[in-house]
Amino acid sequence: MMAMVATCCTHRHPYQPLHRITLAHRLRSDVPLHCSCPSSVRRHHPRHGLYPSANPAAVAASPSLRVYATVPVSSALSPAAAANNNHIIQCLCRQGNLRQAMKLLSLEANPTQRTYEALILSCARCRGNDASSFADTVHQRLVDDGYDQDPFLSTRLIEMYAEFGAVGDARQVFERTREKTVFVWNAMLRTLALAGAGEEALPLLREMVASGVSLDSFTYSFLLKACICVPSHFSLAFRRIREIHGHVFRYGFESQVHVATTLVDAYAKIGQVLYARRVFDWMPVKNAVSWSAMISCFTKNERSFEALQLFHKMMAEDTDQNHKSFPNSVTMVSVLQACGGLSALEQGKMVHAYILRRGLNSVPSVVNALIAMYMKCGNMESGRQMFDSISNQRDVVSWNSMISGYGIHGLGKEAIRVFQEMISAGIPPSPITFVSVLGACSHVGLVEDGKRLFNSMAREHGLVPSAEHYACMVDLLGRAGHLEEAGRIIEEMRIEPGPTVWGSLLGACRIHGHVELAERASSRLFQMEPKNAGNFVLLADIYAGAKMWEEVGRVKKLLEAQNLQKLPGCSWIEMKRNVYTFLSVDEMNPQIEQLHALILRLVMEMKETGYVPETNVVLYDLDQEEKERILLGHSEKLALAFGLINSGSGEVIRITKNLRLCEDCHAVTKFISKFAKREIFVRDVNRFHHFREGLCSCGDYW
DNA sequence: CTAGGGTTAG
Repeated sequence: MMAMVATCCTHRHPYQPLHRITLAHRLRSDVPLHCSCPSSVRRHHPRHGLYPSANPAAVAASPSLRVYATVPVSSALSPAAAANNNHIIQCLCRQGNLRQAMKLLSLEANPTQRTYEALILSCARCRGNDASSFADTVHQRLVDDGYDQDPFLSTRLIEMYAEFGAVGDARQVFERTREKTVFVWNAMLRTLALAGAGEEALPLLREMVASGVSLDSFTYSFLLKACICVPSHFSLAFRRIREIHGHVFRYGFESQVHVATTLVDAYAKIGQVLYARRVFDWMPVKNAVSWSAMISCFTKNERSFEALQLFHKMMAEDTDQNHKSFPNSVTMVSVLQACGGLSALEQGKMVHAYILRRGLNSVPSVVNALIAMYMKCGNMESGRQMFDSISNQRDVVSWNSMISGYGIHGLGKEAIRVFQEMISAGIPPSPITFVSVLGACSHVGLVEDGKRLFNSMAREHGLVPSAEHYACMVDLLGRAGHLEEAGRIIEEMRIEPGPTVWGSLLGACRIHGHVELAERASSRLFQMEPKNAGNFVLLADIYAGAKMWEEVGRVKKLLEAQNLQKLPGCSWIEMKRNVYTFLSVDEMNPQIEQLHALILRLVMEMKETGYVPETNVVLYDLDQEEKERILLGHSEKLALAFGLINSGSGEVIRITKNLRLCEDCHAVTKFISKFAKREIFVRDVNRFHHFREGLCSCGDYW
């Protein structure tokens, strides 16, 4: 017997009952819209109802809604058809034919609540310039017809204005609605969260409580969203989230999956990993979304290792009783990010295999994440292969991933070529495209190309350069030694140079040992980011390079006075499908003596060929021997020694580091690549270093 | 009638 599959009579795909379609589905143009077949078909064609899709003849013979919807407006106006006008307007709206629907509305005497709902939804979905004028017309007409006190339609209107980002209009509707149901309140809160007006959410909540409406789980979700949409004040957001968390707990909403997941995400977004973890661990019921939220919390907070650990735990839970915890495409995107973050190619390949097994390999976001993962793991061939395999469905993210991927490998010309190919393919570049391509130029000193691309932003692509783009230019020029020109760019900027811009300049000063300019840049940076230890360390680094030890001490006192800590150096290496972590000066490591011995032996050999340790990168005013000892403890050297000991002689070694690779480690790794005949990939925060036969792919320019 | 996680850069 053929399976009975209910299909939509208009579109002939399996339908979703109307009440299951969320607003998000309705508003997203890429999601096929399902017409409300069960209700409308039953109502208007009682004899037909649902039919099995297995019978094509029946499908073809059956009247479809499209027949109604394409009735020309003039004939729809005949008295016989007039009764159907409401239905026709609704159909036109569902088909996105708002213009026709509006025409009919002007002639229809009695639009119903359902008709207004359809019109509002259609306006919200419409992306054209007409949308807001249509919206105003609908709104006005609705008021004239006395529907403005209908809380259901008020909710819809508020949601529509939220979609336009028109908080004021939403607020007006909200204020004028006398009977404020919990839906009305929630819609208003959601609007504030969406518009980034989180500040107004708490006062609104107080009003809501005062009005006597009882809060529901949706209220808490929107409230939490509102708290994290004000990015500048993490500590304030933290206090607020904890306060809301307290309420959630007190009123027993913590056990609700949606609320708890939003809490996890809220803590994640402000960097409070421990709090997120605590909520997650206490969740009585977890599903794929909660797991994904926690995994992405780890990746987003530079704790990819824990993200992978959690993913493995998630798969272990993936049993018959727990089928709701199946990893899905969103999970995979975060997991792939984690693999990329650690340059864990073997892990990445395993995840890729899992993706194929689960049939998630055709989801665009997953493919894009795969491209980025392979590029970040140093496997450009596989990245390119993935990119080529979607030649018909590349979006701006796919292109950006390739461009930045080539960039971090130091293949600037290749990155520019891909960029041009993208333009020829008619894909409009995004601001991120330019950050990527300018970054690619910067890595290899393609100054002229970079300037040309920067100028083309506004001229050819209608994009206004942001502070990030200026920072790219300052980096490009500064690195290449054009410090004065970099400084001029900052002076001539039309927008306020943010910390990224000054940071780039400071970085350039470090490379070229420009103390005076560094002092200027850092004083601006200290004002803007008083708590960013990295800036202080960079300045101290520059002083150390100039052997100005008193100044080094002064900067370090500044750090200590504020109780700020230098971000500890940390390296990862993947060996036999395991990821190992090394910290700088890693006394706890069980193999530490063996590792030190190996490094020491290699360094001795190197000294015979003329190597001199780069002790200037050590920020302590110690004697030479002590400095050299500190250099030996750098995390990347430990990881490298571990890799040499624990792998076969021909194997490629891949290491990732959380900071910039230091000069000494760079020199040592070059030597080892030749001496031990090893190919060694090291990815630092900025880019790849591919060591082979005593040379590095960066050409010592990094 | 409403809700939760994700893709590129720095």
